[in-house]
Amino acid sequence: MPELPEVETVARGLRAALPGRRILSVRLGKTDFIEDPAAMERDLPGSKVGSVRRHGKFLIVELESSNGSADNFSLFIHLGMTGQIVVCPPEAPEAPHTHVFFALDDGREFRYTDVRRFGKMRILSAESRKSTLGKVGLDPLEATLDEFSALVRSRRARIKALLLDQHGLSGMGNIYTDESLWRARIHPTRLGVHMKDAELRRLYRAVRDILNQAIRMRGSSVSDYVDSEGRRGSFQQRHKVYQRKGKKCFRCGALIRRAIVAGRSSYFCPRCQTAPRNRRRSSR
DNA sequence: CTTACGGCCTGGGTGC
DNA sequence: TGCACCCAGGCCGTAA
Repeated sequence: MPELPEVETVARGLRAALPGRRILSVRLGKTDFIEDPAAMERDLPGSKVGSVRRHGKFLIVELESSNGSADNFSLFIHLGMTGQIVVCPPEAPEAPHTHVFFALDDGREFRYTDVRRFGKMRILSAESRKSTLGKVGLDPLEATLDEFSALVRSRRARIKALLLDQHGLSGMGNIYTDESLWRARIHPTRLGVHMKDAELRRLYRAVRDILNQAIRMRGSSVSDYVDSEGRRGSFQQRHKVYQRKGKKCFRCGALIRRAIVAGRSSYFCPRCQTAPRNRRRSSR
């Protein structure tokens, strides 16, 4: 499942392959995950790739249109759960569920594959790009401690839900949320408003450390994630809690538990990450 | 207003 | 060999 580190790894791969390339033609398979397929077919051919950026879990391919440079636009890509991008020779075998092909002017092909099609693709003009990015949360690697703290403490929701909410922080998914909370020794059901300064500092550090280390290891390949060069990540070897139910906590030896928090299966150590006091209200 | 929760989309993996 | 079920991220509707 691509989260921030996986998307960053893909972005780095694309930065080595796309900038300066011109898109010659576009071929689409299933299009139900594309906001406006006709716009893709109309606007992309002839355009030239400027830069490739990442914001949270979004990949942003900046494009210069073929007719004059005045109307630049971008291609927003969200990989969803199973989205994969490769840049390969056109004769490379076509992976099943590949639905987007761009022929590039260096003879290679950009391909988007997505088994579940939970991903999203949309063309955005320069203006709508700004308003769209305005709705996306802070990138956790760009947020300062003060911004992070303000965000967490501004809401009563559980810390797990806060970290997962893409409107607040953009880029954290289930794996890195659980790993960060374990490292910071904070229970997933703690309320944001109740977090102490020291805890917020620990969590902020933990989030950054985990994400940066995962990026260095090219992400986590828990199911079939591969980057744009087809390589698997290796951070899954460093997971301390994710999918380790019943195994020993690396810190204290207690058995890792799994519970549903914020609608997601959540892994934590019941000893290191102490649960908040029962905050069951009223029910008599 | 806020937060919680269930359902929906899809299809591979799992377990009976 | 079949097949019901689970699960994932984002989003939306509804309830409290």
